[in-house]
Amino acid sequence: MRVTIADIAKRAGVSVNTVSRALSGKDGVSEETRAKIVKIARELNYRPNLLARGMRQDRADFIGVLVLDIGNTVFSRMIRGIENELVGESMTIIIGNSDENVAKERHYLEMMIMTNCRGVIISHASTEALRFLKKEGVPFVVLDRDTQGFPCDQVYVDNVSMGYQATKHLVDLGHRDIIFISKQSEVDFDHRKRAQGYELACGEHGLRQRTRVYECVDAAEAKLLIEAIWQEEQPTGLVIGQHSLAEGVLAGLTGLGVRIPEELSVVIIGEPTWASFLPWTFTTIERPLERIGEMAARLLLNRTSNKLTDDYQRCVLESHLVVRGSTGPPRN
Amino acid sequence: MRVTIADIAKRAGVSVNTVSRALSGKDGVSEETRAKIVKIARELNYRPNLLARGMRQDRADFIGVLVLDIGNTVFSRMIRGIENELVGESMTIIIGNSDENVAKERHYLEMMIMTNCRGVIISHASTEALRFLKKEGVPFVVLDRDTQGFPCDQVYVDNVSMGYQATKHLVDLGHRDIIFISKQSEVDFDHRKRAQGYELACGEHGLRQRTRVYECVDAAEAKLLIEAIWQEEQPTGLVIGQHSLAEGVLAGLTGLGVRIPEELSVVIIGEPTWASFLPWTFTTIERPLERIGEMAARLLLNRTSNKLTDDYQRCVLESHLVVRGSTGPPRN
DNA sequence: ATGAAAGCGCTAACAA
DNA sequence: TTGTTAGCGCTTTCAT
Repeated sequence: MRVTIADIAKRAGVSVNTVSRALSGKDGVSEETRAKIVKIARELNYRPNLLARGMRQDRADFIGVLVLDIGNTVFSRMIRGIENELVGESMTIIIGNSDENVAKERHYLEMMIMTNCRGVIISHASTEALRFLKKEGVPFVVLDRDTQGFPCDQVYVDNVSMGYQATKHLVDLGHRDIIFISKQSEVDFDHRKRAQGYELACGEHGLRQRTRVYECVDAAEAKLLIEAIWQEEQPTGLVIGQHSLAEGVLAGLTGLGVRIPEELSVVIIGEPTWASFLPWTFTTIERPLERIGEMAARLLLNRTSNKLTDDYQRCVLESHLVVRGSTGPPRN
Repeated sequence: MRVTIADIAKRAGVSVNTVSRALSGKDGVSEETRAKIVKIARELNYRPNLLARGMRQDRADFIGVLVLDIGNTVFSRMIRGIENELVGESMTIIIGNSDENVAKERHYLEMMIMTNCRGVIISHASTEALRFLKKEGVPFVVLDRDTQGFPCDQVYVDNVSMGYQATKHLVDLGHRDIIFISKQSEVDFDHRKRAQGYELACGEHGLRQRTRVYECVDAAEAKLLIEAIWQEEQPTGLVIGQHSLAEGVLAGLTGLGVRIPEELSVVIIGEPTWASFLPWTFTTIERPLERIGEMAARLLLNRTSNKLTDDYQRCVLESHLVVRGSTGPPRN
């Protein structure tokens, strides 16, 4: 059997109460008894039972983290940030993976509630999840997503700015004919915002009539799309709104024999790991992923400690332009 | 306050015991009372308190997962596999990130023990961690690592085979002058094994005197290394033992203007996400990462349910060769 | 400064 | 089949 405070109490000749107070750093214990107790605890290799403590206090030092796809670098880097912030607080992270599946998402939320966790950091698959958390009174922070009016704590990156920065970079290089390839999605407004940023930059530079946003659902469709587009028109600049689409677009461009950046400058919004070092490197707009995770953890800790109610915290981080080899002046 | 079985008992006019039995599917409850209780539980939106249950049963449905770097795709994909296997078992995953830091590793192990978790799946930073787990009597499975004689459950990929397959592929293409760039590490025997596989393949084909293994610690050093090597000699084939080194090696080769695969065929051992679709694609030897995670979870469940003691389970998975554009016949 | 005792929600042993 | 009761390990009143 594991060592309990009762064992320590017996050995020290004091009550369990005293042991509890001594070990949890409360006062009301003389320094000498505390020292004695701490010493014995160490000797016996005592480890507190987090379940017992959590039950008694009606809340455990657990934080739930629920993401759309744990296998995706974007999320795992954010989780890294969360972990980095929480490790010092002795919080235990409970992980959930929704796979963008509403039923799985709900399953994990139930689990997290059942463990009496302090709060949840979530990249939600459905707004229903957020409503549920609010209804259940679980503190939560939304990760990397502007909830579009749903009032809650949230950390995200300014998507309009991402689209804007990408486009502005091309404009500054002299491009006047720039298209945007966007991911189609009903639930996710982020892509729309990136496209808005693109339109904004175009508008500011008198390119309104040369503004085209194309939509597709995945990389495979993106490949067909760029092939079709190139048939019709040959812009000098291209902004890809989502790095997961990039692979299809690039495959298409390669097939067409389009040279980058000589014939076409390309900016990718997102963080493809391969962008940085390949012979053919890409200019990107990147999010500070670890930072997003850290901030989300911080906001959650704020909320759980301060018991705030309606004054939601919103943290908007900036993306940054990383210029590499896929952009240059327009052809001729 | 949350709904407890006492609330349900009162409402149903039965004892807490009956409620407990009814809800946990034990027999000794008539079907009609069970139905009534289940109905009430649902109405009241009852959720069992996992902490209370865990404490009473002296073990909770938690599984600890401790990896070297949660932000790394390799680990997050394995975690994805673990999650996939455990979600059906209603296990809760507690995540830990050691950053290859022994102190952090120990910290998380302590945490996991304190939550009475069922067992741990670990990619360890130190053998000390394994000794600790064994000493504490915590069931565990080592993830993606041959523990080199340390007796425990483990899932890993045959590293010798990885090196062998990579080299054999080049030999089959006609290469007779192949070098190997390896990652230097005292704790990790995997790299050494990959190099052994390389040597084995060379030996089998009479290339023993043309066998050279170069070592470096990271990508930056790898870049310098390949530059120095190319100064001295120009092999026709190159095996990169670790995909994280590839970025440096490729940067170096690009700088030197070496054409791939015309002048040099390259095989990368590992799973760089960018390998598959870029204009310049790479032949790789890949591990079934999700599968590794799934198997590890499965082994752990086996162990925790069967209470085996010394007959350790070892699961060796096969890597596979993915031929892409970076390999071809040797020059001239 | 310290101790006694209650109780968090649940399960399991024992009774009825 | 169902109820009573003890107790998991801890924290927290309330006494002393």
